[in-house]
Amino acid sequence: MTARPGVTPAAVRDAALTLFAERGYHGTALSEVAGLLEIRTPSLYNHITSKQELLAQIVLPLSQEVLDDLAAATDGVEPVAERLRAAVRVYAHRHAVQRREALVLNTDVAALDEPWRSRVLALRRRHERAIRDLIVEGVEAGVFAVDHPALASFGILEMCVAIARWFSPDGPLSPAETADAHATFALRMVGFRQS
Amino acid sequence: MTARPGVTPAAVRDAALTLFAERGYHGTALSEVAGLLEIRTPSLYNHITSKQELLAQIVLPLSQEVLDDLAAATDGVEPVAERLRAAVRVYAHRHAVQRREALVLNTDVAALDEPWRSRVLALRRRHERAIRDLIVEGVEAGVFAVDHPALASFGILEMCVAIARWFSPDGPLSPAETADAHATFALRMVGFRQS
DNA sequence: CCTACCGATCGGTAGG
DNA sequence: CCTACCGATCGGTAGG
Repeated sequence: MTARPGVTPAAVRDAALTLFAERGYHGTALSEVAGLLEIRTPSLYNHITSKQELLAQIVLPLSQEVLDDLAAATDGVEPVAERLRAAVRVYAHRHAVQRREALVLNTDVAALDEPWRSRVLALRRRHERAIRDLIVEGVEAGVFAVDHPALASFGILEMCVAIARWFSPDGPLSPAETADAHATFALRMVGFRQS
Repeated sequence: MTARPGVTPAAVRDAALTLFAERGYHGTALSEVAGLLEIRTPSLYNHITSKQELLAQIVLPLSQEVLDDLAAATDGVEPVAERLRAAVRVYAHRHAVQRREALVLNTDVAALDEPWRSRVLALRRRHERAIRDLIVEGVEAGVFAVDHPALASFGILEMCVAIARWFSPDGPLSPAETADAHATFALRMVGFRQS
């Protein structure tokens, strides 16, 4: 009893997010999560069912949102170069804005138990595949020139993921400017030439 | 006594490298490292002094080698575009060839105690700075065109780091081909135009 | 190289 | 929300 008003499942996830992003899942003790919320460890279990499910609840919705983002940003956009630009922009932007989430998603998938891990990896593969298909489409249309579309999609996605590692809201660039710069990098990487 | 001939400090580091790369430092128990070598946990201490020092001995030499690689590959190379190409090629190549090492270096720096962590981060910053300086030099020489050299260097380096995550020696591309492809990506990203 | 064992800490439960 | 407590496991030491 005597539940604290500020302590909710969402608040627990937020505290865990901060610590997982800093030290990793295995490097974070639930006692530290509790400490951040100024409660005792067992009280966490009023809001979560296990440490694993806490990680899953952070990482799974996010994986789905990345795919939703992609569809929303690219649906109906033409030509294919603008579709790739939009796809990279929205992905890069998310990594500048949700840095903790992105770090946990990319560092701690390995710590996630089955069947969650397989779900996350499947969603990620679908995203990568969608980007690769855009590149292949551009090559076939004659507007891109890439020897290895898979390498290009890996490279593009990973440089976006990296944004979460170095971006600072106090830095000189806004998330939107950072996203635009990465979209430009992506179009250059795939050899885009105005037709 | 009764030391096993195959079990040496280097063999312990190699076993730890495999497990750290798969599950991370905090996700790996020394009992698992011992298990891989088919010895008991306390026997490890004939070859190591602590788990932390084991991580440090993996990660510190590697950080230094990355800088040595860079110097060896770029010294005296002209013009600046070829110097950047050589720098990216050697960095990418290492991430295809030493995947475990690269994964541990990039995932588990956070798990490294001071003063080692600061040493590793300082070496990494020097490497990034050297790449960035190459980009700036190319821009000033009029052969590159980039709005944000720092973003370009981050993007280039991180897409190389990512190679360690997806490269397979059984895949269609050799380390050298992969390295060449990434060098091409890098030159495209910085807007290289033949003069 | 081993067995035996240490204190500390982990995630989680009981019970209120 | 708490205190009290659980078994398991951690990194590491003693001593041979």
